[in-house]
Amino acid sequence: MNVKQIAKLSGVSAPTVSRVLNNHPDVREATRQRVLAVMQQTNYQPNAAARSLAAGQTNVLGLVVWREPDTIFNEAYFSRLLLGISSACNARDRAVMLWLVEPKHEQRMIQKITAGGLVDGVIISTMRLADPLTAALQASRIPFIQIGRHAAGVQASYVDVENLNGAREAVMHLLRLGRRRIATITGPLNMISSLDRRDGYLAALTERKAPINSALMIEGDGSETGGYLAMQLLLPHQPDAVFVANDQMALGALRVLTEAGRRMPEDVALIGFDDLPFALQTTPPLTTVRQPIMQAGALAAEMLMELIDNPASPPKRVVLPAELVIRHSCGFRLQTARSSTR
Amino acid sequence: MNVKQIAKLSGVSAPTVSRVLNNHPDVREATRQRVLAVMQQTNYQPNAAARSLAAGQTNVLGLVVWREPDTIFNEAYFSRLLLGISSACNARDRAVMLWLVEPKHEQRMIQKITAGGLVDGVIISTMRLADPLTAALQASRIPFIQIGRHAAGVQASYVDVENLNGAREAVMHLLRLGRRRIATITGPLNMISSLDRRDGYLAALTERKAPINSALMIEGDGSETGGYLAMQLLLPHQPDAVFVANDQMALGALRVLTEAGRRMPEDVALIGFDDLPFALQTTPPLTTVRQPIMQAGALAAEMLMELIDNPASPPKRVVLPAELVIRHSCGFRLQTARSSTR
DNA sequence: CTCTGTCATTCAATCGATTTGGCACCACAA
DNA sequence: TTGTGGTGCCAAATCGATTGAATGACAGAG
Repeated sequence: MNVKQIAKLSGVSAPTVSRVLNNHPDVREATRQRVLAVMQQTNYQPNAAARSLAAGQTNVLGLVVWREPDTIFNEAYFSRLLLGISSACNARDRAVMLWLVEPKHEQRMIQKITAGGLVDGVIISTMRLADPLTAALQASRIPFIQIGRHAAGVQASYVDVENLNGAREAVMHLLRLGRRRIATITGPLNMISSLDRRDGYLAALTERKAPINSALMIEGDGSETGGYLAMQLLLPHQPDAVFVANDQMALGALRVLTEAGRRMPEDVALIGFDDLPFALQTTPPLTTVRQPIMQAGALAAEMLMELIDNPASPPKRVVLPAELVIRHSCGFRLQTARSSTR
Repeated sequence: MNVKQIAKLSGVSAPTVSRVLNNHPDVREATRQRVLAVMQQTNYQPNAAARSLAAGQTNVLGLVVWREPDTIFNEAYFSRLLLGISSACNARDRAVMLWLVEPKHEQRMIQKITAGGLVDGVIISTMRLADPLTAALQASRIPFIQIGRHAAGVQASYVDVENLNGAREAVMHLLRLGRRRIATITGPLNMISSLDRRDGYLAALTERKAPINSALMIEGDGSETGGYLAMQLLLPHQPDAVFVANDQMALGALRVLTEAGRRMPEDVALIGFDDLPFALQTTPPLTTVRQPIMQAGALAAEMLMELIDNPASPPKRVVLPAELVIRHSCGFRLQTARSSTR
């Protein structure tokens, strides 16, 4: 079933059918209704490939996510990002093409993605500092939006969350509670978000004129095991609080502290980052910084669609606020337990 | 840059370029090298839309996931399924198109998905008993594979995990440990997997000639809150063990038991299903049934590609084994804690 | 009755690849 | 030299839609 047959059945020509499909104004109402009726009856759906070819638009958005080989793929983050993107696309009748890029296929995939005819634009969620795909996309003419800010000077749009400020708030909170030896377990420092969170930690200390002790700063790999290992290294230095750059690692750190018989929050206060679902279930419940990932995804998709419709528009940078969610692990006694549940 | 230009630059015709692209044998080696060289130099990538149109193949697989409005979207399950599918597709150079179907867009999306030219085939992960998409796909000529078995009698391929047997094993384990009043919190009973797990529970009791008490069976909605509510209803009936149909709900049940001051596993033994990451982190660590979701995803993708290459092949049904992972919540003392970590 | 302008519709070209049928060429045997 | 078979390549048609230019119908003005 194709336009020609629909045209014949409804007594018009193929281009008229096409006009009906695309809501062009130059079709008499009666004709439009007639054609629509035939399409209903025959259950006609236009061929997507032919449409893409002729119109030069696929109505598909790409999502590229870096999938590290060794570090654990961050499921919770990824799912929510995807939910946000998907909602926005569903609402505007776009499809989503997904690439989880494995290093061994990197080059081939970059070629595919930047080649024409597959997608109209791309959202990339790769937080590496120097990303070959970002470079490739800039070289090509494909519109793209990045999740997470990129190095300064790059002329491209992104959606980010306030990593620095979120971390700063968390550490400020610990300082206000009277903690003095505040340690941090950072994320992998080749990721911009890790750097930002570390800088937030430093900013809070500096702001309150607290001493900065490099022995209290350890780089983790982002995984639970990484947090476990890092916390073991920190333990001898007797921190009375730890700001961990993500919840996954906080879980590992928490295990070390429990096994070492440290009481939380009395002996050591703990704060994570991300507010993953399990943060509510740990013992004690984990204080953490919540980032609006789903919202970021939806926003990125909308920005991308706008950029596709209007490729000449200048780069936009949006930074969404992060929110400190106070639970018991930081040593702050809440009036009611309810206030920290979701 | 298109085939014609490449053809001109390398002194051949467009069809020859096409042959080189598609590894047809009827091209002299020297010619092939010459064309390949030109493609390298010009950094040529064939247009995907044109290719799809001409060849009638998109090299894209669709993944359709039902996204319920109220129940919580199962992130861990979904992510792993996707990782499996993605790996298999990357390996064979296919792209993945993703639809997270919201009820309000259901009809429109079904039309899009079954329309031609977008994907070569579809994997659907919807465990509802009667699914409109399954029906629509069967009516259309699009090859598809279902994740999770469908009602008997339907002529279609699927990949499933041993829900019944996994549940049966879990309950058998509880019986062997001497538990007598074993309750269950089932998943939503409009999902086949929930029915299978419930039947596994019943099978174990029947097999051991243990009494079946309908007061000890409660239907949950699959979410943590659902588990919490269900466990509250069960508590007055004094179960000495609970088999919960998924880890999410087990988490809720665990919270009720903790709040009620029940000791685990001494007073009540608990077993979940899925082996989500957090199962290792609960207090006590959760005994659960692990399902090979990632493997199921990869397998489904491979089966789908095979089905696309050979549409006439008969339906295949594959059921992957589930594995009981014993931790402390079921009351079984392990020799070493290590053996239950991953 | 002719001319002009508007609006709806059709014609023909186009998008960029694949596919089919056939031609030219070569090697080899008769 | 002629016939035969196979290889390597090309011209033209095809896939199913969109797009801009051209055409037709029709109404109102002169």
